[in-house]
Amino acid sequence: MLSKKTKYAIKALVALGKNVENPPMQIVRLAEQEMIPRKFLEQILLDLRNAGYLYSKKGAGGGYSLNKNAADIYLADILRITDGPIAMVPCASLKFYRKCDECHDEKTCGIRKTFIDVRDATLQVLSRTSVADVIARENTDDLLV
Amino acid sequence: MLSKKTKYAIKALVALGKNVENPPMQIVRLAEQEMIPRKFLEQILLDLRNAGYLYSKKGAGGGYSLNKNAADIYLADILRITDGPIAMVPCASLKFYRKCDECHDEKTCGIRKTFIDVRDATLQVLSRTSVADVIARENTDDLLV
DNA sequence: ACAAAGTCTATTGAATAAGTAGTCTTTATT
DNA sequence: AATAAAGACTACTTATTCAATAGACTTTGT
Repeated sequence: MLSKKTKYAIKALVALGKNVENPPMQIVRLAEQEMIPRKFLEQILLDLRNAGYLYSKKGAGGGYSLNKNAADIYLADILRITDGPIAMVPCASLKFYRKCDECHDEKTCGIRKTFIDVRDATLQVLSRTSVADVIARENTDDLLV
Repeated sequence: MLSKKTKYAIKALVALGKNVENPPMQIVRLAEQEMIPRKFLEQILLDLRNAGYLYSKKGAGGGYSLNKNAADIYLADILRITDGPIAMVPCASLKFYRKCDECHDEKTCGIRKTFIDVRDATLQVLSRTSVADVIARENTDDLLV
């Protein structure tokens, strides 16, 4: 499961992506609009800003805006900032590799191989889906579940 | 990330899958061999047994063995027993659906649609990979990372 | 000068995961 | 029948992580 932090991060990016024509958006407004606890959102935006995805301006008339084109912000990268590894086992992670404690021999581990496949399948989606894509899908009927 | 519980469950199933020609395996042996805390493993095996995947026998000479063919035990089903939902957001879950707290309108939610895609990609692997497949991959060179 | 923003770090509280303990039940063996 | 070797079941404890909160500081526009 995604942490709330990550979910909030995506929601914030989507909201800011829809706000590009307007002046920067204040944390308080964003928090209200997206139903996110204000101080928690504050930290999340900070992280995204420090990672280069957001631009912020202090003082009166300040606020947050995207620092990249929404089409260039991929969910995989956001998840990694807020949740860390995307793989389901540390030894299958591309960016946060760690040996599993109880692993006898990684080279022959069938579990690892399987979860590398899972990771690749997941990334196939997440590293190709941008904030712009998420926004674009909001008003289409492409999924009828 | 997979919980340790799930990882231990898979390891246990794999070990038991390799043990099918032999008499049932005792918890203690399995725990030692796979480096899993004994009492924790006990609970996990119980869950798998109650879900119909394992057969157990009490008393001297007792122990655990698979109750199905290793080729018919799919990882997706195991994950659901030990970790619950496979989807990354509750509203995208096939078997454990739950509405997201902060969701305005699920029908148009781009995040949901995206994570349904992720779920499908993940299941594409997990619901086709059996314990037998995991065992089979242990001694192949099909992945050179 | 002051108010309206964001910045940064620390702390608290709650939930969940991980592990432990102990008693009960079944079964094989002697 | 007694005993020992297993698993069954429930309750509890501890550790970790997540979520949220607090508060003092900095920048900037008017």
